[in-house]
Amino acid sequence: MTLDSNRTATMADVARLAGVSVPTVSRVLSGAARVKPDKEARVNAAIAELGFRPSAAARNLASGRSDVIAVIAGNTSQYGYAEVIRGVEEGARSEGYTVVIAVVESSDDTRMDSALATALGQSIAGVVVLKFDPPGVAALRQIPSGVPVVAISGVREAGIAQAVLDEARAAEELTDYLLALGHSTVHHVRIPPSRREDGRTTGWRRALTKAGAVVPPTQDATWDPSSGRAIGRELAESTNVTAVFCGNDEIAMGVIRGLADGGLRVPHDVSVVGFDNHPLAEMWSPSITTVDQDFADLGRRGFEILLGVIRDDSTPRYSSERPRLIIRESAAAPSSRRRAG
Amino acid sequence: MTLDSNRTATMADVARLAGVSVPTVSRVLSGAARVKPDKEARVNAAIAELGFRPSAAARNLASGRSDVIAVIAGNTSQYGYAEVIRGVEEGARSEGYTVVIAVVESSDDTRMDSALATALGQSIAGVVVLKFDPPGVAALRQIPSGVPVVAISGVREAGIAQAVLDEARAAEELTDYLLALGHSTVHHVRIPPSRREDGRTTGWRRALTKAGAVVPPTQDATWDPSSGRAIGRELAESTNVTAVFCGNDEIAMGVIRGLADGGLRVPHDVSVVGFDNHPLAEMWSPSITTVDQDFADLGRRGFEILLGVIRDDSTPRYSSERPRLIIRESAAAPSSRRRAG
DNA sequence: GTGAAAGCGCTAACAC
DNA sequence: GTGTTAGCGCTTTCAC
Repeated sequence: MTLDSNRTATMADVARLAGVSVPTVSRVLSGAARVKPDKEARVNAAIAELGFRPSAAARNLASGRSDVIAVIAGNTSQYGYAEVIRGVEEGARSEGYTVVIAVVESSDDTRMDSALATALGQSIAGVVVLKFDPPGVAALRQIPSGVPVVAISGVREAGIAQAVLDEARAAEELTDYLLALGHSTVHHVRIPPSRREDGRTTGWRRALTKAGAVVPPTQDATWDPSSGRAIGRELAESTNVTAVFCGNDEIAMGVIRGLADGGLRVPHDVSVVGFDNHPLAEMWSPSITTVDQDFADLGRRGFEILLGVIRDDSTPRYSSERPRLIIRESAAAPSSRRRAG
Repeated sequence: MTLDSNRTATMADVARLAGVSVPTVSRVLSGAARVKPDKEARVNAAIAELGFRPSAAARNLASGRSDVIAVIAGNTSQYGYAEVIRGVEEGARSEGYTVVIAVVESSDDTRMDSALATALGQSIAGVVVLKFDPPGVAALRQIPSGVPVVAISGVREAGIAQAVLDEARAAEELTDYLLALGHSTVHHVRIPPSRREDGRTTGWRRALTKAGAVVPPTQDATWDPSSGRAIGRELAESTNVTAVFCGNDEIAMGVIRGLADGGLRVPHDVSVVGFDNHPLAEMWSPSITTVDQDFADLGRRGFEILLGVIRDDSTPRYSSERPRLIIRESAAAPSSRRRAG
């Protein structure tokens, strides 16, 4: 027996039906103060009968608080991004927060991306920025001060709360491994962004420099694995390539396919390694040597940190995890074939 | 020269600085009514100076409208889901809407999922439900009536606005193709959900029945490709399997790997086909015969339809697209080896 | 065109 | 414990 069944019930309707005042209903809902059991029961009954759901807008406006957090990302469907977002969402959900996603495209520091602006208008409790690419970096700069924010990325940076995966360290280890196998140097296929150097590239360069190996020019792939295939074909032409470190596993798969197109076998003729430990990396033939990145956990840690910032408690504002090397079949000692080529 | 730099500027601050009334500022922002050019300029200047951003909460409360749409999904990081979400987000963004994501886990029809409840509390303009699995189906049933909603799925259903990809039709075509190659029947590895029959399974069964072929029992995989690998190993044991239709490409990759573990080559010994045209399907060796599903476009169409429902205009409330067959290397005519097995 | 006044649905003091 | 009184920051009549 709802009243005006077209309108959704308000707290005043509930109060009337339960024979109490509006604040009492609010108290029952929030648990902020104790309410006599019988009233509480009547209120709950009224809520159920009317199908009442509180208006988040009104709540935010009155309290100044919000249970929405925004995730700002330059990308949502790539494996790593999707997993990070999933981790943030899981953390948020378990604490009763809702997640809004804003996909930013512009790398322009001076003009705020419209998606960002819209999302930021939503009375938000805090922001998680996926700072893996230029749009993410630009977005981070544009978050108004005063808004709780945490950055998630692969490289540490001062002055901001963040959860990171130490990609440089892992990339260095991976390159070291290839060098230890006997390769005289390692080629590198980068994933976007191409603007600044990412942790993966930095670690690769560091390992080569440390070993006194030549640092070959890098190649840039897009997110599309077929760009890796094209690069693989090119790589197959040059006779001095014996080991290739790809910015992620999907590109590695493309590169391996491109190498195969050029008649080269992995790891017999060329070793290829990836990054991320994509679920398919193990299914590939040959299975791909890579580095395991727990992206979902990264997202979860990012949310925890954000929660600390929001609550202003003493939770640490920084969390770093080192990805671990996963040795599989796609890398081996160099064969003589290539050196003879 | 902001006032209280700790507080974010309100419309009243802007009005004061510009020497106009609050409603005038509102008019400038919304364009709802014409404002004298000089006042408009002063208002815009004040907005810029104060860095004013309107409060969405207050706007919603006062107007009853909202520029947030909710996407309800049982999953966010699987390729297909992630792409659909990306499509919805793109459509939403281009129309100035923000997207909130609610991940539902429960398949219980009687109790509303808490994530759903939180998201629905957000004064939402409409809801897009990804109805590909039991949690999605359950969520759809729990959306309060009166809320604009569109379902996105692989199977048509009456009485609701929806965007679909005709998966049954495509699966039938794919199975027909395998049969035409000379296979006496086709085995099927299903993706979740296992509860009800999905379009892919329906189409497969239809094709077999139509051809008078035996309908072998199905096997159930999880979203993890390694579950496909385990099934592939089992399949390698039985000598009467010559063709396998997998619920998606990732499972197909796992199955191919499992078959290889069992010493069987694809397509020489067994033909394997997938579904979705995952970006890696083409990179795989052998490249995978599959069906192309334009998920991002599906998401975009879903949003368009939702927009029509929200605006209550005459946009069609249903949109269907048929995925198209992509013939590659992983399926071929059966060899004598297996039949002799 | 523009301002004054009212009110969206809630929470936050404050009395009692 | 519980009700009363004020707003939160906007949009919306409605006069002028």
